[in-house]
Amino acid sequence: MAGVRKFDEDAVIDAVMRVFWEKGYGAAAMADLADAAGVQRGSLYHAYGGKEELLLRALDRYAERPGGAARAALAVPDLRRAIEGFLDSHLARMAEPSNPAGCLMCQTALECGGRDPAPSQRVRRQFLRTEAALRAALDRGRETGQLPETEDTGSLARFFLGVSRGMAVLHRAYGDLEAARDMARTALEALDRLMS
Amino acid sequence: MAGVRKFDEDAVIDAVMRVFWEKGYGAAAMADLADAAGVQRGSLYHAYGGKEELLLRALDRYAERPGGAARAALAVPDLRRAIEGFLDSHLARMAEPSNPAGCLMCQTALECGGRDPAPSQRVRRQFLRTEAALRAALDRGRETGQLPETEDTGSLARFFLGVSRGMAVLHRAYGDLEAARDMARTALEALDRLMS
DNA sequence: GGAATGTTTGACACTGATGTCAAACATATG
DNA sequence: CATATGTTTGACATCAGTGTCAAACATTCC
Repeated sequence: MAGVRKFDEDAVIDAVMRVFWEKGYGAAAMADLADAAGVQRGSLYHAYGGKEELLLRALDRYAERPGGAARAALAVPDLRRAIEGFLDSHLARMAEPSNPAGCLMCQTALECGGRDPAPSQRVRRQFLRTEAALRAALDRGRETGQLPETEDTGSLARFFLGVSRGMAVLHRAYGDLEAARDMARTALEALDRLMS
Repeated sequence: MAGVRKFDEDAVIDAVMRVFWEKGYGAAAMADLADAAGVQRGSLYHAYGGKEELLLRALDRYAERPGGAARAALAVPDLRRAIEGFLDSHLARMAEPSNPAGCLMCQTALECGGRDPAPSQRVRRQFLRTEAALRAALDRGRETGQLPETEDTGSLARFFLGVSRGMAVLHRAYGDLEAARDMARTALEALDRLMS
């Protein structure tokens, strides 16, 4: 292999992800992405083909790096702690000052709506993955007697997924964490009442 | 007054609102707005000045017409019915096939993030207004003994606001109402446990 | 060292959107 | 009817963003 790529692909995708996260898909120009990545615009086209492919990679990356923490938290055996960790990981991401406000997945979900099929599908897949992780945790909790047999873990999983999404909206809309924190706390109290 | 406006301002703002709702602020071109409104592009500039002003009017309109139903539901004295009506009014809006998916306020909140101050502020104000209506209903419920004295109605109000926002995200992301319905149902069950 | 391979670079053409304007137009009022 | 007032219309200049390309370049392998 001669003519080897100069830039660090990981760093490029990371920078690109942050720009999409900050400005949104449409408002992020290729020039912005290239600037943030410290790379020539043409190089991005050459290496990735275009903006959509970059978004897809950014989404995958987002699902790994901030997203992985949320799924990891759900692996804890204690159900109450698992859900708390899940919500806290979202709060922690939002509290990190170097991160843009909100959530790349939510923003992409709303912006690309039904229009751009590929990003929409990627986001949907990711939501379903989180839903499944939540449900697995809830199922485990039900099996171990932490949750009554009668509870519908599918509904509950969607509920907590939705709560995390609502938190992201409130964070971006209000610019602070107050409301998101309140929301997480209230949702956890609801879980407590459900478990006891 | 001579040289009187030919078009129905109400119908224009309504059409414009739907385009913003469907495509988002950035992706909606003035040509799209003019087409949908059945008006010349120049007329829109002449009458409203530009795209941002049109968005602000669309947001105000949205706050009135789909938004009014939610606030009206909260006026019901029975707390459980009030919250149920609130969430149902969101579900009804999403179920209406002639409406775009999701929620214009949420989409604008995320897209305009911290960048465009005027639309952001308008959305924030509207969120606060809904929060206040929720809180008023909860306070009334607490005064009439439907809710324990110990409950923090401010947190609960933010919680239900966030739930309605999460529902909108799930609706737009999944393209159907299943998850949003589950979320509403679960949130109501949580309220039931809180009230009893 | 020299060829081969793939990357970087800057320039280019093109498209789509914005915002402005003067002229044409319609209507209410005197 | 004439005038004043404000609206509609289509054309225009301008700008920003996209995507492409050929030439220059760097590196590996023979």
